[in-house]
Amino acid sequence: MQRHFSSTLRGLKLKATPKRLAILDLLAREPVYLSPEEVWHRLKGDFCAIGLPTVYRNLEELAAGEVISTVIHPNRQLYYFHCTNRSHHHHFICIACRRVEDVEACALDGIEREVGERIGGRVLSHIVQVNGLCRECAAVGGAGKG
Amino acid sequence: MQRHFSSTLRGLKLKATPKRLAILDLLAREPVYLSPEEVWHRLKGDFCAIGLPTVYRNLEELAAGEVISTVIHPNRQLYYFHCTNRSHHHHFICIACRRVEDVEACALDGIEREVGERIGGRVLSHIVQVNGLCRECAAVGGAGKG
DNA sequence: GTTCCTGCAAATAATTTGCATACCT
DNA sequence: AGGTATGCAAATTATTTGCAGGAAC
Repeated sequence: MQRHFSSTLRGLKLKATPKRLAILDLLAREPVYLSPEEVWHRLKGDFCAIGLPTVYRNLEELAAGEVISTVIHPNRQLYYFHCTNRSHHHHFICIACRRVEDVEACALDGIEREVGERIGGRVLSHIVQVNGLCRECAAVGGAGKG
Repeated sequence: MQRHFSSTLRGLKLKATPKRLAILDLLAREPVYLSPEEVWHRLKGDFCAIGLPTVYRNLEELAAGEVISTVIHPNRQLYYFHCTNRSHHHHFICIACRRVEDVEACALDGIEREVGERIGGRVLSHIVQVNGLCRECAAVGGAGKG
């Protein structure tokens, strides 16, 4: 596991530090998504100490490298989790137990049906947001910050 | 316009105060999504003064009443805009010019094609997140806070 | 007349940053 | 050795809250 993570980190040019591996390991073992502060709390108990800024920095880097995934919760807090599915897919998140389930279907029309049939849960809401550049901006070629 | 908004507000049991109507009017006239602080700045110039908390409160209420829509920007700030399309659809947001375009198609597979053909822009990323209750939690019937 | 709305100022809460030290490779 | 990573403390920034006075219905 650690070896596997180490090679993944090497690919991202990130050093395999104990803290970083601990964060990855925690997320890989947790079946639910966690907030930065929660990750921090768990690790503080595990071994020595880890700073909250370190947790923030690492989570952001790992998410940027697509080693871990993010959840934009309706409460607007950002959560992180580890997902092993490397193929294109989407996620169903439970706002009660925080578990994440892969939604293989890409057709939104089918999402509610799939959730009902395969996952057995209930859809309360979904976010579908396509980010990009409109015709004019794509033509100019920029991606100026919002 | 004002009359139209007034009836809408009545339906939501919200009083048609000048500030509230001004916020609605601003969003209806603006072709782009705005942050709470931006709404505040614009209105401060328009007439007398308006408090930032008032803007936050009103935007939240209006969004809850589905009179206005929200954008979850990649920068994690929340933006608001007015959308007249009452049928089920999704949004394409431009992170450069902030314009919002309706995406009628629900099939995600078709979104990139549609954006290319109809809107002419470029998709940089999209968020697809289904929120709800998993099988177990739906069974219990709760929706405990995350 | 009541109930809801607003402003102000202050409180929260979540992130982020600077910088000296310690650690991977 | 050399470049990162980390911790701490403090700074930022967005957002929320309490409460008294004012306005809409």
